[in-house]
Amino acid sequence: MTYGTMIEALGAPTRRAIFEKLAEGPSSVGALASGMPVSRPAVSQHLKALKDAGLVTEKRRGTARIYSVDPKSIAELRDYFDRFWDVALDAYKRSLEGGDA
Amino acid sequence: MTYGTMIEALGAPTRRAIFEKLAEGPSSVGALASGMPVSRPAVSQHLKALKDAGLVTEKRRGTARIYSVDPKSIAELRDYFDRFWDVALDAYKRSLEGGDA
DNA sequence: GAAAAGCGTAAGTCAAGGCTTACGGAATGT
DNA sequence: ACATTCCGTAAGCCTTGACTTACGCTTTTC
Repeated sequence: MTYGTMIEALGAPTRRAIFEKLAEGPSSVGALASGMPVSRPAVSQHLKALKDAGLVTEKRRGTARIYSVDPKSIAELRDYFDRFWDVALDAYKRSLEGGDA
Repeated sequence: MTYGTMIEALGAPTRRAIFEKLAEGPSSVGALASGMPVSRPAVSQHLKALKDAGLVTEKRRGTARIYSVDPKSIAELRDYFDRFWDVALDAYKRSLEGGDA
């Protein structure tokens, strides 16, 4: 059920933007913030949320903190929508065949 | 870029719950609401949001309105995370190979 | 050890939005 | 024509949360 937390985390546009930037490669907080219309603390708070949701990981290098997306989390989301696709498509077919009136 | 609207719509837990119920088969508003801890108007408002996001479709039968998930929308979300998976995994590999220090 | 770099956190503000109750409107039944 | 069913919308409340500024901590550098 952890995909729920992930989707909620990605529901906020700014946070999803940060996540998509991170997908292109690991980055420090300052580097991320410099390319965004919000302050660095805001980015820091979003990164905490993404980390709590299991979407990103953090490692330290000097005084900097390098964030990276966790590939496993993306796989989990992908699998979720894969299963969803199966269920919905099955229900869709049944509804066309007149499973209900 | 329409997947953004979809993810934002699914970011709200109650709305995602409605969407997941609908995935099991088409349903009327009242039937959906009777199985949920929120009022019928609340469900109605969420359905409007889901419809605006292109996640569900509506058809009328008598006085009732039957909502169904749109399979195409799920495919779009699935494809989004598929692409995401490719990009992120590639970046992940590069980061391991020492593309940066 | 003092300064600088790079962040996280606390506190406070403010708009967004999720929920409720009340109401009105279209479609069916009698 | 009237009542009923089933639903969308309006208005309002109130919490959530995204954002800012201010501050303090840790790590490196000189």
